[in-house]
Amino acid sequence: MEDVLFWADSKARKITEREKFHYIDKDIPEFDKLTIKTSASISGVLHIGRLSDTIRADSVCIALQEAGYDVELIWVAEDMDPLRKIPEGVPQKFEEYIGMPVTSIPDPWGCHSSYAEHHVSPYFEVIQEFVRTDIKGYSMREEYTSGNFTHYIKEILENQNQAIEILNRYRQKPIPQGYSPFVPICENCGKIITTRVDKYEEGKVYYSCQDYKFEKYTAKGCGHIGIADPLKDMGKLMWKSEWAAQWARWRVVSEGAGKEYIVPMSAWWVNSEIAEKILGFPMPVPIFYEHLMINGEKMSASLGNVVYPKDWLEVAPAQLLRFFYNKKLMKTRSFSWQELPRLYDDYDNHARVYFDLEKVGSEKELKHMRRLYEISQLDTAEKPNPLPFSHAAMVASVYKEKDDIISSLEKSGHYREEMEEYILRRVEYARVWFEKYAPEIKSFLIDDLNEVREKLSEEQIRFLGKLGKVVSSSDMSGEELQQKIYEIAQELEVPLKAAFQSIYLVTLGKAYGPKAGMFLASLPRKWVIKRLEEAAS
RNA sequence: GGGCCCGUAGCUCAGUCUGGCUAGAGCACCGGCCUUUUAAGCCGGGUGUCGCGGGUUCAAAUCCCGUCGGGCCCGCCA
Repeated sequence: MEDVLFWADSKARKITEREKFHYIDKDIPEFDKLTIKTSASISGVLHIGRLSDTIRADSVCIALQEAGYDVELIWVAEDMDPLRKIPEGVPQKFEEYIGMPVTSIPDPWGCHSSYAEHHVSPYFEVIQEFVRTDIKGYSMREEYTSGNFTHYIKEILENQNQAIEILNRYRQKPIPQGYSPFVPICENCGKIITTRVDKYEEGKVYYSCQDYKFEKYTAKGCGHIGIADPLKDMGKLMWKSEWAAQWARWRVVSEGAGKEYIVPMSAWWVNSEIAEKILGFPMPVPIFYEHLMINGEKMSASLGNVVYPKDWLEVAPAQLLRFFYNKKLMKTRSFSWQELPRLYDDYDNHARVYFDLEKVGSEKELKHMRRLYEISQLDTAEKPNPLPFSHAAMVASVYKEKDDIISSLEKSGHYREEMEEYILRRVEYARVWFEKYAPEIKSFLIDDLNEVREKLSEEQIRFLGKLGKVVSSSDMSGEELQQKIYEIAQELEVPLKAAFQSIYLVTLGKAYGPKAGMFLASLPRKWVIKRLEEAAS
C-alpha cells in the first residue's frame, strides 16, 4: 500500500478503516455515504477564519471521493444561538435583543427576513466558491422547528441520569439539581439564554427568565416563570449534547474543530461519549486544526483586522486560500497582507513542481507538494503563472491601461499570450492588494534631506539640480519626466544608475523606488521642486 | 494541574509524521553586469551550535526521554 503523505488522505483512511467505536466495544456501522459536517455560529463574525473548517472538511471529502466513496458535505448554520454582542454597524437599540436566537431578531438593515438570514445567505453563497464539493445547507432553527431533533431530545432526556453522569466526569463541580439538557425559549420574551431551568419533572422543564451576563453585554430576563414541554415547545439542546445529536442526526463521520477541543475535558469528548453511549452513534473522526492568526493576532472585529471572504476574493483566488489552509493542519497559520506575495510565490512554486517544470529534493516532498497543489484546486489545475505577484504589484502601481501593462510584461518577459487572462487577472488582484493593503510599500517620503545628504555624490547633486530646474520650468507628465531623466543623465554624463538612485535617495531615503517619472509626477509638484533645489544647494 | 503548536541562515519559513546524498528556498545582504522594464532583470556568493542535554541507531533536524524559551487553550456560553 502506498504511503499516505497528505493529511487529508490520512484522515480519509482513518474514516474508512476504523472498526470500533471510541468509547465502547461496538462495531462501526455501514455508511452508504460519508457525511462530513462543517458549521458556523451566526452570533460571530463570518470571516475567512471560519472558512478554515469548511475548506479542510472539503479536502477530506475530496480525498474520500478519490478513494471511491460517496461523500456529502453539509454546512449547518448554528442559528439558534443567542445574540451575545452588538457588532459594529448594528444600532445600539439592538441591545434589547441580546440573548434572543439570531433567527428571531429583525434584520437591522431591513433587507432580509431576520438578523441571521442577513448574514447567512451571502455567506452560504460565498463559501461554495471556496470548495469543490457541493454543500448542502441546514439551519438549526429549522431543524428544531420541523421536529428533526425531537427524537434525540427524547433519547437524551430518557437517559438523563447517564447523561449527567458523563457530564459530571468532565467537570469539577457536579451538575446542580434540576438540570435539563434542553433549554426552552422563554414563551414570554423569546430569549433563550435567560431561561434558567429550576427543575425537570415528569417530562416538563420548569424555568424562570433571568438576566444572563455575557462578556460585555447582559441579556435581560423578563422574570417570567413558565413550564415547557421539550418535545413540543421551542427550545434547544445544550451545546454538550446538541453536538452529539447533530452527529447522530446527519450520521456525521468527520468534522473539523479548533485545537481548543483537543484538550481531554472539552465539549468534543463529552459529546462523543454521549453520542456513543446514549445515541449509539460513533464519534466522528476529528479534524483538529490551529486557528488563523492575522499579523500574529486573533482575527476579531474589536481588533479591526477582520478579513471577509469577499475581501479575499478581491486580492486572490479561492485556490490560494485553500492552499494556505491545506498546507498544514496543526500549525498556527499566521497571515498578514504583507506576506501575500510570498504566499503567491509558494503557490506558484508548487504549480511548477506539479507540472514538472521544477525539481525537488526528495521524492517524498515532491509527492506532498503535488498533492497539496492538486487538492487546493477547484477544478482543472491552474498552470503556473509566469508573473510573480510582487512584479504584478509593481506593474499595477505604474500602469493602468491594458496595453501598457502587456507591453511592459512583454519587455520583462513575463507575458504569455495563451495565458493573458490569468496574467492580467493577477495584475488586477495585485492592484487591489497594493492600494488597499500595502500602504507601507507605497513609500514613506523622508522629512529631512539631511538624513541622506552625505550619501549624495557631486555628480548626483549636479543631476538633481538640473532636474529641479526642468521640473520647475514646466508641468510634465510622468512619461515626459521619465524621458527627461534619461536625457539629463546623458547630457551631464551621469551614470543612469546613479541618477535614478539620487532621485530615490532624496525622496524615499532608499536607493531604489518605483518608476521614477511616474513617481515624481505623482508627488506634489511644489514639494518636488523644493526638495530638488535643496539637494542641489 | 493538564493539553496542543512553535524553536532550522539576518528575516519568513520548507524539510520532522515515514531517520538516509554535502541541511534547503524566498527575501535581505555582498560583488559584478544592464544608455529607455530602476520596488525590475541577469551572473556569482550560504552567512547554520537544526533551542539545550541525554538515549536508540551503521546513520538523528527527523524517533524516544528530559529540559529551557515563546504562543494558544482547558466553562453553567456556543
